[in-house]
Amino acid sequence: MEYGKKQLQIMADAEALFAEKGFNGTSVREIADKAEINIAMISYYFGSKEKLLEAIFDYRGKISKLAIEKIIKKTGIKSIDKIYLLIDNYIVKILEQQNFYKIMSREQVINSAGPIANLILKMKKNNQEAIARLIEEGQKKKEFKKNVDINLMMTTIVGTANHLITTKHYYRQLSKQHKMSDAMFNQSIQEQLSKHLKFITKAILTNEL
Amino acid sequence: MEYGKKQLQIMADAEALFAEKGFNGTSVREIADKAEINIAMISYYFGSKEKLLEAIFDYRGKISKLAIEKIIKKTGIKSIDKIYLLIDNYIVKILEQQNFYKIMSREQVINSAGPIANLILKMKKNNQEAIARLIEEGQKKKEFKKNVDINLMMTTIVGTANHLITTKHYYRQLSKQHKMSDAMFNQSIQEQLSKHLKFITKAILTNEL
DNA sequence: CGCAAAGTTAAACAAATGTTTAATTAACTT
DNA sequence: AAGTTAATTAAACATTTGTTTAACTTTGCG
Repeated sequence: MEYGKKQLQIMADAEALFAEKGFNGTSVREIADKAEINIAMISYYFGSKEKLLEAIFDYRGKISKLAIEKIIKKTGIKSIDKIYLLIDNYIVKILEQQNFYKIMSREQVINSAGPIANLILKMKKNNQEAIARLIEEGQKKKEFKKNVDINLMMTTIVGTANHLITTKHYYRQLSKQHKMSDAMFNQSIQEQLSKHLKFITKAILTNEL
Repeated sequence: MEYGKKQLQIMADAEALFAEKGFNGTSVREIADKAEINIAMISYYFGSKEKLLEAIFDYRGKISKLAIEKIIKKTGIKSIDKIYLLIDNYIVKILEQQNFYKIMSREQVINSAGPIANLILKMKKNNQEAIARLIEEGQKKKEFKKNVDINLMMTTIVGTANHLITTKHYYRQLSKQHKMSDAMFNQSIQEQLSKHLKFITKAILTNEL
């Protein structure tokens, strides 16, 4: 599916509202107000509120797949450095698209069936399989140790990053960084989180610190 | 506040529904149906749907505080082993109260202000301060290294555990454990997660693996 | 221009929402 | 047992919900 300028604007405004107040906590009238359109336009373009959410997932899902493949295919680079690139790629993505990741981390709790759950599962499967291949590659080169629980490792990477951005307001208060500007805080998070996740990942994959 | 038998039943049923369908996705009529009471009883006992959620948070919040204090105060035990006890305590708690933790991990994304956000922040602050003291104790005994980012460490512990239980259905499919019974799967998660988080925590706190 | 398709609008729709009312029943107290 | 408080009920309340309708304006094209 392709989206026109107006559709993308609606999707962006809806995304912001869904992130802030939840899918069920946001009414189509609020979306229409924010996007400065008539309520009927949402049904006209997307069919329904639910399908608008699906369109957002569809749109965001497509983007991420390419970046991962690109990194995996790189040659002349150590496996651990590929992992590092994937981590940094993920952190940048999650910081740039905080609203979408907030929605996803909320909706994946609720939707254990339905079209959105299927989209999420597909995304996860893709990522997982790519990383599994990468780790096997590292194991063959004896860079990584033999028994690695890929699922738990990814749960930690994704869980840490997700939890950080979904609870940013708590984190800021607890780490006494609430005087910082939002942009500076994001920058600071990016560096710290990158270092942190690379440290953990290295410990899990190799036997070094 | 104290809760009678009937109130507790309503809270338990509401908790299950909120976890499954979200706060805004659950109507008071559904709660009344599940708890086999009249709709008016919810307003009668709790004042409103919102205050029912607050009651759930209030009730669950009280329980957790005591257990932590108890572990912290233990003597004749290494600091790292106290951390291990706290981790196991947390894992057991999160597995026993999956519904509540699902609600919390969803609501803390939305509510950046409001009474529930304050309750969550208070819980987090308590835990954080207790663990900060524990880590300083370990640093004095030279068990732990000097520069430890407590915030990020806790983000990883909480984020990993949260992400695991909120996305259990995906995890089961991806790790090919969907043939297991639910009880067995929980048991299996508990052991794996405990080992995993202890490994990470040790790496962060000490310089050993 | 003329006309068909796409875009946009205000209004109306039924259904669902959280909360309250007023009446009735149950439980407890003296 | 009488009287008082607490518990429970069905019905009604006003809003809000997502979606649709039918009329209109704008746009693009031959």
